[in-house]
Amino acid sequence: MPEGPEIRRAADRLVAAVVGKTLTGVWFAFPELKSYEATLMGEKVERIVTRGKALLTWFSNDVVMYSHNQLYGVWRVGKQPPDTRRELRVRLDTADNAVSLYSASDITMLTPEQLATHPFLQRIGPDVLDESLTVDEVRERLLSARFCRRQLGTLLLDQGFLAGLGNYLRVEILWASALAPTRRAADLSETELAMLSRMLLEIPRLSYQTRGSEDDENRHHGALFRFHVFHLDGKPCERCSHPIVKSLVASRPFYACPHCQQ
DNA sequence: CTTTAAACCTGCTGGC
DNA sequence: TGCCAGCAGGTTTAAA
Repeated sequence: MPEGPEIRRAADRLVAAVVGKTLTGVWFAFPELKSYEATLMGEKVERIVTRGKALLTWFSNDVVMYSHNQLYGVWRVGKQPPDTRRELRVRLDTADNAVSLYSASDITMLTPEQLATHPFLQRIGPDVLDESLTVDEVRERLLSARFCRRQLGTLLLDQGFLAGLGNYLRVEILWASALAPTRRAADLSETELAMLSRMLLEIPRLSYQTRGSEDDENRHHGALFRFHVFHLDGKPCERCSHPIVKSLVASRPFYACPHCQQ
């Protein structure tokens, strides 16, 4: 159940566990990846990075593993026995540790050339967790001809606009910005535009830093990051106390305060 | 060009 | 208890 912040935190755990180490065991579930078990055995894990919700693992022989967790993929760290409730898809062992990817269906091995022309990676916009991305750049992107006419509710799910946003982030960003999902960047006031641009970066970064969506304690008890509307239909809005309403926007669950998100 | 709908994917929940 | 439909924090494709 991953959006950009969850994937980035998974990558952080993988880096600490296996980067710089030599592979002593390699296992893939998909038949088309089986040959890479021999290819990668004895190689080093060079680096692991995220691009939006995609995770890239570089090996010392220039092979790159692309993995996307979609809704259900999950990374586990440690030499534990396999979780029998989920399907093991990838397992990488080092002398002292191991990482396992469960349930993910989108796993491919790439050459550096294939990486450069990857259909998904080539198309996605700037990563909201990229520290060099500024609020001003986001504001300009919102106002660009390509995006300024799109409804915000669908735009914020489009990885071509900004990579790493997902359903809980779009819901929380639009509530924090007090905007209805039918609004368009071209029609926003300067004040609304400034707030939205800021929240598009601030909320994902706060979630990344505070384990937002993975930690129920944080989420519901006043820690740095918690949901204000996501999964909170029927509860009073914190700004105006009108009830939060659940609906569908772009065929995905949406939560908002119809009173203060106009 | 923009939006919507359906399909694909896997695991979990709730209702009968 | 068991099974199935529907749902979910995602993406792609086709169609409207």
